[in-house]
Amino acid sequence: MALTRQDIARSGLKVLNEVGLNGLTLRLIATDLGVKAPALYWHLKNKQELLDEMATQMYADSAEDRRPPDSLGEWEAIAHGARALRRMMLSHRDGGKVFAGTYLGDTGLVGPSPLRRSIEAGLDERRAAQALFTVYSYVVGFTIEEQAVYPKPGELDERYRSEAAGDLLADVGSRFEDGLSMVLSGARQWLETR
Amino acid sequence: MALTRQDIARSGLKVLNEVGLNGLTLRLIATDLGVKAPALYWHLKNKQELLDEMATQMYADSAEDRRPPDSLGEWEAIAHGARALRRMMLSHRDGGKVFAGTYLGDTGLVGPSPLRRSIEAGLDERRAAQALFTVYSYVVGFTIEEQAVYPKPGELDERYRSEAAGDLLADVGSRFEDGLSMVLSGARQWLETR
DNA sequence: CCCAGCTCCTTAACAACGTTAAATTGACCC
DNA sequence: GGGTCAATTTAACGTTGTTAAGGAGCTGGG
Repeated sequence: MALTRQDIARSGLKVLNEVGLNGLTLRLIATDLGVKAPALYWHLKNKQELLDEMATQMYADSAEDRRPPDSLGEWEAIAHGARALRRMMLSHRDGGKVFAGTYLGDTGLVGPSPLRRSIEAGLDERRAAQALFTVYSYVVGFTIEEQAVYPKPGELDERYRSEAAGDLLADVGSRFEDGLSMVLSGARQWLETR
Repeated sequence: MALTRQDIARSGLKVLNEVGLNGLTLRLIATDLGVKAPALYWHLKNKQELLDEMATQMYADSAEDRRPPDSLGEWEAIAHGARALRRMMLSHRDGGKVFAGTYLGDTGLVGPSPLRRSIEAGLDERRAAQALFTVYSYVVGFTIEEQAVYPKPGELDERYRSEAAGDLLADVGSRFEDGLSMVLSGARQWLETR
């Protein structure tokens, strides 16, 4: 059966987890797919397009995890989406760097569902999108920095080993949560005023 | 006169502005310095170390711009630092990607001066650092995304041209300011409670 | 004075990478 | 059964990061 862009993107994410972004080569992906490297150029224009496709794919793969239960309120749903976004990036080696700043193929920038809720709740669409993008920026920034310290899930980059284990490193999860609640409350307030 | 790591880093930033992160090669930098590529290996272990050095250098170069006037209050000083951080990244092509998640050589993660102010103001050091890191994460995340859309200052990536010029693109500066005020007010509140 | 040693750089080379051009396979259709 | 088209291979190119070996130029000690 012929290859699809999806196949390639999925294989790319698999290889990424094994060798990291710097080790990611078209030849490795091709081998993983049982094919020679130039075959990929039938489906992709160049490596950047592969990276975009990988980002799109990992975003699509996390759609289910990102969808908030209906039981959740508006802001709880946004928090849910933020946590899912971080999980998504963390679940792939260098996921943050791959995801940040790549062009997403099909879907919009932020998950549509919380945005739609906000609008249905009567908020100005533009301002709601702006608040969401702020949350999104925080999550992306935090997670990239987190992955610089923990390149693979559970492993600590050597260069940070000296750095007073209690400071930067202690309980990244709750540090994320603290920051998230700051951003969320700030955004909520900003939306409510005016 | 012999080369220094600083010379190399500075030349790296210069070349970066001309060719972008993907086009950045050791040979280009070496040529710019009037030297052959392997010479760089006397001063640097590998290319990653060059990138770290470049990040450190651009952070150091922005120190003056980052230092808040004494006249500013605590939170105004933090906002000042956030704006300077964004300016720093924007002033280099792909500055966000180069800066984010690289190991900073000499200086701490967040500028020490606002942190010191917070502590002198009687705040719990740990919590103050956490709030600052949240602001920092927002700025980094926002700017990386911004530079994906505007690869060079003032130029718009083609792929985003369709994207309803009023939405993502309109007045990035004030979008940054809006997000910043959300994050700052959220952080302030979080620090004040308890 | 000169040689030993160190610092800094060059020359030469390597394997690996992204990418292109051209030839090749295999499937479907008239 | 030959022709068309999609999908892949083979072969090759220039470039990249990096290493090994050697050479120039200074410095200090005998």
